[in-house]
Amino acid sequence: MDSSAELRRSGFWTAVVLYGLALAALVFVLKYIEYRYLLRELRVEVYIGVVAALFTALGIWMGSKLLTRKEEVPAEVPHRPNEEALRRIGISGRELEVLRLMATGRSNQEIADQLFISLPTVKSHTSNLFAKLDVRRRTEAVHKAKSLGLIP
Amino acid sequence: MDSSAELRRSGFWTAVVLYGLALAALVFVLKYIEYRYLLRELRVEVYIGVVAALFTALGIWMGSKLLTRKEEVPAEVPHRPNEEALRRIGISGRELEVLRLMATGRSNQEIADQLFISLPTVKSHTSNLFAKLDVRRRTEAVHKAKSLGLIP
DNA sequence: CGAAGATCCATACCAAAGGATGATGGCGTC
DNA sequence: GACGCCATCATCCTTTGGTATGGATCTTCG
Repeated sequence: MDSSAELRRSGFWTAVVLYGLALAALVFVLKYIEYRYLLRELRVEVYIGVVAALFTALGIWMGSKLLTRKEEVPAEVPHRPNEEALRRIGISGRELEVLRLMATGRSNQEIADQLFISLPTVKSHTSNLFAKLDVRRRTEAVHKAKSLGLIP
Repeated sequence: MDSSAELRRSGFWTAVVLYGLALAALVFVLKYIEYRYLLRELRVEVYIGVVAALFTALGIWMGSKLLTRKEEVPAEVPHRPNEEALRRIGISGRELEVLRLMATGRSNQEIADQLFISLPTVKSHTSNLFAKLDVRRRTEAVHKAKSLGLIP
């Protein structure tokens, strides 16, 4: 789909091919320098230094390309509601719906309208929610629910 | 304190020294091979290949060491409150304090106690806050403030 | 079937939040 | 000094939130 996904699949062999080309190009360049300046040969230390510097940079670049991709993937997950905590606390499906709407700043009346239930019912759900979360205010409930990973 | 903090401070020069030593060692080894096997000199392609492979690996290792450290540091930052949005909306310092406590689920009375001011003063701040954020409830204010990056 | 839990609704009461308005004092700027 | 902004506090009033209590289905599970 996007370029990052494609890089993750074909990135390795692309890197290998680029490496081969880079190596060939480097050999060509150095040989050309020898010929051009009529040098019998460059000192071996020069070769090592140049190649080491170039391929260290290339290694760092390639390493960052290949390693950081893998760590970014799990960050794209929309949200995993932390089922474990959800069941441990005993929050029901309807209560979670109310909790989510509460977290976006909806009033009890708005929640009632949106879920097609009455205001007393919403109050009932919120009260049960507060008891289960061991809080006394909706702002506190939202804060705690977020810290527990119950809601995004 | 820990080894990662120390690496962040002295890691660079340590790496430079190790690099120099590695380079010297490599030169020595290659020269020794030339002498030992009575070779006039090894082909330049061999030099390049060996050095490239070694220093690519070294580059990847060093890159991962140095780069991942740097990316973890900004994650430790407490929070950068998005000064731009803060000034654009015109939220004052005291209002931001109230907003932060509000986001953790504190009641107006608790905020008043914590900031050593009266309840009416807190209400005044919250009212001004709601007007500036264009909301009508504290839960809505917290939600909007979070989405704007005003609070963590 | 009977118990348990989820969902739904209602009434009544008290606490908290929110809106409106006004007032005081400090601080920096034009 | 007049003006604007911030911070502080107050009073009155309305709305919303939260607790308590109780009742009605419906499903699930032993």
